[in-house]
Amino acid sequence: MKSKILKTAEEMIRNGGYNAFSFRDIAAAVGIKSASVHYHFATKEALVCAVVEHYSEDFFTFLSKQAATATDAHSKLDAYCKSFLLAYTSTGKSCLCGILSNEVCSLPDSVRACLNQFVEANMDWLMNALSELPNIESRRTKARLFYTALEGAIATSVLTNDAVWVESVSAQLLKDLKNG
Amino acid sequence: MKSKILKTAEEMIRNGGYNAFSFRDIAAAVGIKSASVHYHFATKEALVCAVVEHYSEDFFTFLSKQAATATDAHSKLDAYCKSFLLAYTSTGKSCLCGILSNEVCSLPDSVRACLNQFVEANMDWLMNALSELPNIESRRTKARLFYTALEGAIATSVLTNDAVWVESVSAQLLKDLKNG
DNA sequence: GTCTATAATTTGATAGAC
DNA sequence: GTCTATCAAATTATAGAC
Repeated sequence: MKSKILKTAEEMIRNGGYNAFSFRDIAAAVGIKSASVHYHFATKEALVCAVVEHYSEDFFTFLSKQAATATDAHSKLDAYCKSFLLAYTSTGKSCLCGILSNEVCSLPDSVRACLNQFVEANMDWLMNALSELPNIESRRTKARLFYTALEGAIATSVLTNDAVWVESVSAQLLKDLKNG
Repeated sequence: MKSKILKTAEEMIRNGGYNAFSFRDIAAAVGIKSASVHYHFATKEALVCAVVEHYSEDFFTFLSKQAATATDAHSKLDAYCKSFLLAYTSTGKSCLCGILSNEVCSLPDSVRACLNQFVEANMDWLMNALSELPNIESRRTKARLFYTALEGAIATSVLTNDAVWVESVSAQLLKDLKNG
């Protein structure tokens, strides 16, 4: 039941953010009462932190599989782009952490901390994928571009209901990687 | 008073999105009662549409000034990047339309339409700035990358409380423009 | 244009039975 | 673990006086 709640909460947050769902919504969706949801997660803050952590784990597990056979930077980053594309196409929804990042000024500090960890984990993964580049500052800058562009692209794909944003941005990022 | 309400609503939405403010919040901030806010804007939906339209006008007015003396693509796009940077540094907040785009699945259709117009207006501006590039598909793809990357960057700058995301992404985008 | 008053609903959270 | 029942507060919105 706990994981069923997490899954449902993730879906609902990805539909409209922190304030777009209630404990009663979750309860109805999983077939229990809201008081029972509170048994599993004492507060909304705690629930959302757990959702972010769970989402992050899933994301990097999937990413590892996608990049399992990749040996060079280009194919690793191609796998990174494909992870964002599939995150969109499989649900029609945006990135959980992208959505919550945009609301951060009105979120509890604990959620902010979880989101920062997701960003750092993305940067670590990207920096590692780019390790064949000699200059560390150039690596960092390219990593930042990949992360922010794909976050922006998945949000715009949801808005316009068109995968072309993620697809097109991915293609351009990989092309610029070769040239630069 | 109407414009005072618009300004306050913009500020509050940029702090946490559609569901992170109430008519009472607005009323208290501008010094009237919530019923009086309803006199100016019948519904929350109408208020938010007006805020998006007002924000869009301001954004492009500012952008025009920034790019007034720019003659080539590179300097025009430099002005575009600087507009995002200033949108962040002057407020510490993200882009209004980036925030709302992320919540779009739970927003009224009329707001979605306003947001789509903002994206289209950005694409039009960028396509025009890139008009010296021969290939139209390549122009479109580059335009998409600039818009999405800066939207993602400003959100991440807010999350981490660090302008480096917008600055660094801007620099890389302009660098890749020269190379590709 | 702004007010008071209020309707109708929803929210996060708790107490206590089973 | 799940339930019923409930609380205190907040929400969008409206009616009608001034």
